[in-house]
This record gives sequence, structure tokens and C-alpha cells, in this order.
Amino acid sequence: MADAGRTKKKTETPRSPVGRKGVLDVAARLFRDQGYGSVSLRKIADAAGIKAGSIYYHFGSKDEIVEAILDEGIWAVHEKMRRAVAEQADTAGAPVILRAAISAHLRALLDVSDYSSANVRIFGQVPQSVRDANLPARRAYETEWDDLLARLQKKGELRADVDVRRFRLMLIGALNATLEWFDPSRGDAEALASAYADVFLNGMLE
Amino acid sequence: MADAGRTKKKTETPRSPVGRKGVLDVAARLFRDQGYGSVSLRKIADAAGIKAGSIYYHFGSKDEIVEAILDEGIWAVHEKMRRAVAEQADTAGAPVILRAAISAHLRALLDVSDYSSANVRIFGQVPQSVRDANLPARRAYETEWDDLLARLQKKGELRADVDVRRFRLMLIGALNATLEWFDPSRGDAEALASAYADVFLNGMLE
DNA sequence: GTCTATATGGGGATAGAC
DNA sequence: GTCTATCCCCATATAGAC
Repeated sequence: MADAGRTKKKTETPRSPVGRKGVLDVAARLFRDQGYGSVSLRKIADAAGIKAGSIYYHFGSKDEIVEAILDEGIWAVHEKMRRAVAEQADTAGAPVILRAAISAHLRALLDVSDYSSANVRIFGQVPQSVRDANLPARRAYETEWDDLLARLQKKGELRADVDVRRFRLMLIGALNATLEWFDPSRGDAEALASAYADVFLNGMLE
Repeated sequence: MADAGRTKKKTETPRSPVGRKGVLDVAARLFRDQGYGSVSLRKIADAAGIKAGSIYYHFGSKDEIVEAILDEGIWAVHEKMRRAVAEQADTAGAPVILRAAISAHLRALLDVSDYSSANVRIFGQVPQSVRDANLPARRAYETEWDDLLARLQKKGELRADVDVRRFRLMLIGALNATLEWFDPSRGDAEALASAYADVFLNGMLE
């Protein structure tokens, strides 16, 4: 035979292995859409095109998958937000900087990362041990926001009578809540971010 | 015997029956705390102090329980909000009215109703058929808010360039998100409502 | 109104073949 | 890296006793 030397014929099964990343990708989407308790390893395997038992080659347990997704989710949105802020000119004022940070966070959730949106959706549903594993990453991201807000407040650009932590919880909570109703096929995440920043900066009163 | 006429001795088993409401009460709390998929009928029965099979005397299925909780949850917060607005004087301005509505919604979630908080937490996790059953109640509450905001905007008290529906989604989303971090044993829902209203009305800029 | 007992299916997880 | 086969447990739901 002409190709007797080969032990594997690439033309036979061109379907590449799913791999660890493939499992995580489909799992993140399923968790985001259906929640933690409703997504079984069998559902994940089905969506990934493999069998349930195969998942254990990559992960030791279901919660190990969830932990990886939660960490990656925070990391992704944290990076987007940090870079968006760093890109602003040194002379930029609070409105410009906050608009950039808000837009980065919102686009990470709505456009970019299934991991980030999965984190927001299922964090409150997972076992305590899984939450604990994700806490360091979350705290780091929260600190990034608190430092930014405190810096702007110190420069006198934000109201001094508003507690930074409370405002951060309020702002991030409002942005995260868009996941409950935003439809990516109909909406524009960038325009939405602009509208949110506008209200948070200037308020609703005439 | 002295009490031969009684068929039941109240001193024997003073433990009153749990009943339909008892099941709903504990189920609402469990769903709020752990999410839809993670709460089994066994858990509900345990928390209610009865056996799992007994639940089927009151409900035909798990989802029938969930539907009842979701509907009651919307109804409770809707009533609180409507009454809070109705109690305001005819001469009250937008800031006073909106503060009252915001406070009512937030207190319903954080202080008053396990049903309302359960609704917010699990709506995105339940099967489509359950969501559909809850939609009419949700739409009615959303319309209550949209009508209020449109009325204030028409009077010129709210900015004309902000879309009412978008602002309602933003506001309710921000209030609902407090469930993720608010600790009733440490926080004051009324003070929180005031701080939220302040930022939404006046913005964060100095 | 609640109990016990049970039917049936799906859950996470493991072992060993390929 | 994925498969098949399987273990054991817990899920929803039903039937009939009390």
C-alpha cells in the first residue's frame, strides 16, 4: 500500500479531539444558560460531542470544572477593565475613565466571555467550597474597582459623601443584572454601556 | 373516663400540620438560598418537617410549587410598591415618589418576602414552562413601573432623553442585585434604599 | 394530612478497553 | 483522549395504609 508507513490516516477521522478547553467552553455556556444545579456532566459531554466518562480524563470532578470556569471568568473581565482604564490619557477626567471601565465590564459580560457571564450567573448557586476557591480572584477585581473609584474621589471628581464600596457594589450589580434580559442578537452592548454610564454619572433628574 | 367524649387529645401531638403554606414558606427560602436545580423535594420536606411523599398531597409536581412561589413573589413586591406610591401626597415631586418606590421594592426583597427574593434568584434557572407561567405577573409589575416613570417624565421631572424601559431595567436590576451581597443581620435596607435613590437621582459626579 | 414503600430514571464517579 | 460498562446514590413521582 502507498501509505503503509503511517500508523494513522488523517483523512479517516479529521474530527479533532475536544480537549480540556473544549469541555470548558461548552460547560461555561451551559452553566450560564441553565444554572449550576441543572447542568449535568452528561449534558456537558453531549454538547461537547463526547461521552460523560471522558470528562474525567481532564477533570477530577464536576466542581473542578466549575472552579476553572469561575476563575477564568473573573480573570477575563478583570483584564478587560484594567486595560481599558490603562489606555486612557493621564489627563482624562472621571467621566471618560468611568465610561471606559463600565464599557469594558459590560462588553466582557455581553459580548466577549461566556466564562465571565457564567461566573455572574452561577456564583450564588455553587457549593461553598467552590465559592471559596473563587474568592481571591473576585477580591482582586473588586480591589481594582475600589482603588480606581477612591483615586477619582480623592481628586475631587466624584462626590465625597458616597461610600466607595457601596457604590462599587451598586454599579457592578447593575451591570451584571443586564445578563438577565440583554439579547445579544438585538442589542448593542456599547450603546447600553454608554446609557448606563450616563445615568450613574449624572442621575435621572431633569 | 373523664374525657371519653373527645376523639383527639390535643396534648398528645400538639404539632400542627404543616400544610400547603408551610411547604411553600420553607421552599421559597431554600430556592432563594440554593437555587432551583439544587433544591430537591426531599430537602423541602426535611426543612418542613414532613416526608417527601407528603408534598404531593398539596402539589402535583415540583414545578407547581415553583410556579406558586414565583407568582406570590411578584405579587408581594408589586403590592408593596403600588401602595408606597399611592401613599404619597398629590403634590409630591419625583424625588419623593421614586424614593418611596425604590424603598418599597428593596424592603420587599431584603426584609419582607422570601417569595420575592426567591423569584429574583431562581427565575433565570427554572424550565421555560415555569417562566412562561410567571410572565403575566411580571409584565404587570413592569408596567406599573413604566407608567410611573413615564408620568414623571411627562411632568418634566425626569430627563427626557432617557428611555423609560431601559431605565426601569437598569433600576430594578440594580436593586435586585443587592440580594447577592446584602446581609440582613448587618445591613439596613432602608438606608441602602436611600443611598441607591440618591445616586440614581443625582449621579456620582461632584 | 402525613406516613411507608417503591417504581423508574438520571446524577456523579470509576475501571479498563482501545 | 475517548469509549463502554457499571456502581451507587438521589431525584421525582405514585400507591395505599393510617
